[in-house]
Amino acid sequence: MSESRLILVDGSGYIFRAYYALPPMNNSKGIPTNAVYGFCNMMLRLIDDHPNDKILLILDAGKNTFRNTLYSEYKANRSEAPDDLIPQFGIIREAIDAFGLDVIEKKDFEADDIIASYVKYGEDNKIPTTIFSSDKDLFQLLSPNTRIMDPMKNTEINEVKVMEKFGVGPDRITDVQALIGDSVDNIPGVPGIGPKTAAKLINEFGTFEELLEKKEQISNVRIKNLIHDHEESAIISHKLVILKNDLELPIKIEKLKEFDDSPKLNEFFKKYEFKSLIRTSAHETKTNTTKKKIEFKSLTKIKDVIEYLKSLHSEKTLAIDLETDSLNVNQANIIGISLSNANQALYLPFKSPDNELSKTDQKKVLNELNLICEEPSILKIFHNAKYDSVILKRFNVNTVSFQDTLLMSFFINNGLTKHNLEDLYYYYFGEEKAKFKDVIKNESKRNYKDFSEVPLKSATNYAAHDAYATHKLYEALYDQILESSESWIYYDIDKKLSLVLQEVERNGCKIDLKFLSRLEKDLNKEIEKIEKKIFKIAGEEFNIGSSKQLTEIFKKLDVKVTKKTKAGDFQTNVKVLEQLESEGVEIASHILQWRQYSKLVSTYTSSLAEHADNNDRVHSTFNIAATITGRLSSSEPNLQNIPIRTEIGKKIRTAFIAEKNHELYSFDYSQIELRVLCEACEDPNLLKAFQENQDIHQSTGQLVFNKRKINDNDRRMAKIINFGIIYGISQYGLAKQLGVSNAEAKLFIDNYFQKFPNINDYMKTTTEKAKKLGYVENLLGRKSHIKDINAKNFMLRSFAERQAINAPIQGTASDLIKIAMLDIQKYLQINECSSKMTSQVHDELLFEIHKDEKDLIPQIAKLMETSHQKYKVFQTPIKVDFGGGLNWGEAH
DNA sequence: GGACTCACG
DNA sequence: GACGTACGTGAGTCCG
Repeated sequence: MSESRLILVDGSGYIFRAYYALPPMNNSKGIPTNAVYGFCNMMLRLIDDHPNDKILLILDAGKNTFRNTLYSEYKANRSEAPDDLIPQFGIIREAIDAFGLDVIEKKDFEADDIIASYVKYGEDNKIPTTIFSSDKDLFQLLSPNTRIMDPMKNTEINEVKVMEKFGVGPDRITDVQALIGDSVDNIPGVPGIGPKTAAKLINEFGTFEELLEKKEQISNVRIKNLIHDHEESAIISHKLVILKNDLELPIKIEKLKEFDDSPKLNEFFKKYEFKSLIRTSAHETKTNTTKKKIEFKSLTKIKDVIEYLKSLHSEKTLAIDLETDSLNVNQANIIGISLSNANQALYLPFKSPDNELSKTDQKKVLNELNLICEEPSILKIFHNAKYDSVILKRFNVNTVSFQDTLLMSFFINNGLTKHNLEDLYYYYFGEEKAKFKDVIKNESKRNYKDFSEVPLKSATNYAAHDAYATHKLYEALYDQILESSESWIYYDIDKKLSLVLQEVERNGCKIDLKFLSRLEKDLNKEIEKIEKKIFKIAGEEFNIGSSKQLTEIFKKLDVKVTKKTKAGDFQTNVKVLEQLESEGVEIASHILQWRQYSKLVSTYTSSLAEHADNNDRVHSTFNIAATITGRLSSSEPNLQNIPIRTEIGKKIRTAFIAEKNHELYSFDYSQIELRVLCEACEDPNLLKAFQENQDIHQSTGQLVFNKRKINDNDRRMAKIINFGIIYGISQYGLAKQLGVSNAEAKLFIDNYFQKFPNINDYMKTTTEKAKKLGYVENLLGRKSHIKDINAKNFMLRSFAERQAINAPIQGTASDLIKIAMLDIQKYLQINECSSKMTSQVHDELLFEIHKDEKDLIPQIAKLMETSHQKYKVFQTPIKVDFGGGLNWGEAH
């Protein structure tokens, strides 16, 4: 090893990163411990990696520092530490003591200032130093003597990375920061100057001071004025970002304690129940064995590949991950295959800069892989089987017996994390994994054409790591699924639904391309006409799509708008423009129309055509693990937001047509969410209305307004209130929606709850349960974790409360349609129908029904109304309406 | 990449 | 006592 270094650890940074990286953990006494555990884990790794170095921990001492005297707003928008982190700070101090390490915190100064002072001492006395932190404010300390390591990524921050990030070297970072400012720390900087401009200025003028001196020479007038106007603010910002490096060192470096692996540490681990951290002998930890650096290998010779694949037949579980050249499953070519069992992950490249398998050899590999995939005793693990296994199927590799970590996580962690491989891996193991978009970049930051151009070494490290991560995640998730009594939701709903959606996506929807292009032409003509009118009123040409430029035009025309956006521009959304329209502002109505037409063209007519395949069909992706309520989402193209509310928009729907000899049929649940709410709270009034098949908004109106005969306006109000109830009503929200005063809205709500007392109870018990458990469950047992439900911040908490009320309702409705889809697809398959399921829009299913299979129609409706009963018997009747025609517009 | 706007249930 | 939003999505555009 090289000479001994001084290691400065940004302790507060470690603590926060540990806290956010790990799921909540409590010991048997109910004390939260996730941050402590993560912190200890990171410290153990640091100690084992640096046996000959001196380690010093530095913590922040408190919120207020000398910088607040300079600028009272400094870090003023920082929120308090989360409730379950606060008690962990004390335990972490206890941990540091058990580690036998020194720790420094100094009142009035930030940890960064103390670190800077030690760095200075190291520079002056030629003591090589390494900082462990990912805080960019420390990058200014980088020098030949002082290295910086990012502890999570385990990568070094070097000059190149600093140049990339700031556009200047380490010694000029504070100069650009003074101009850019920092919204997180509330450092003002110069508004209007971003990283690019700041770096350009500093590179041109040399330093911050010189820039201010020679500010008259700035060529760009806008920027010159900005600097003029905000010089004070820039100077203060400059002072705020420069770290103080002349503090007296509380502990002399020679006197720093050294880690000695005392029994005290194991006692601490026992006390807080970190069994896995207990050290059996010096410099050896259990975590080290699981976190050992894995070297990923690739096999490029066909003989080796086949031999390896043959060796896998005794495996119980095998993670499989494909590298391809497209996200589109119907077009993607395989570029390589990664496989991982519990111990080893390998990448088998079909094509890389170093090798290419012939078509015959590729076929041999796929044949061999098929033997594994068809073997029921080997459980195949995919992260999103709907992608990999569908592509494999195109290459005659058929999968029997599989698990899907994407869907497992969606079941276990819904609301706690995103479920993509990178985020999930970080969530479970606290380690970052390279992202595809980074690997696909070459040195000059250009993208490679596709993954086959990525150098084999980095391709292997990325690809094999994916399979490895998938297997590791499977091990962790499987244990969690085993413990759950509701795991059928994963096995019997989402996992099976992924197979149904494979078919739905493959079917796709037929599009009338000629009709669309005609519509687009007409719309573009209209847009041009409207543009002329707008420019005439404005007296100049401008970009109508820019709300910023529109604000300027409004100012020029003296159009008054009170509502402002965060950025300080006028709000120009539909509501505002409609208000202006009603006040007789002519330009407002033209802009509304322009927006509507442009939206139709850009989002619908042209985009749909671009997504169509050779048979004029669009194949959307239906994402299962996308929403916290359990609903599906649809993307590329999104088929769940095709216009219907306006006449012109509706025309888009007529472009969705049926294949020859078929008709398009739409089936939709009637008032599904209110029916679910009725079932959830067993409200007698609501139940009666549904059992008698009444118009639900009308009967609500009768009860709430206490009249036997209600008019259209009463019904409209009742409908709005009903929706409000589902969304977790508040008097403020309802008042805004109805256009009445808060007091009136409150009266409506009080009256509503008086007439439907069970609904009120439901809301109370649901939010209470959410506060206690951190999650809510829908009627079938699917969980949605609600973050912020116990937040101190009123706004965050209220938002979470509304989520808690809405999620079980929306989520139950979503599970009903999912269950129906499973049964319907099964029915279509068993009866070898040529009719096809083609889309789902939350409470609506679309089918292309063959003219000889019309008897399917009542059957589909019946399955939608009743399939859920095998899991949960509903008192509330579920009703489905349907209709058909030559296109989606007619079907509705 | 975030802010804004707007399409749907 | 004020705070200031209806719930859930995806996509296009502008702009720094």
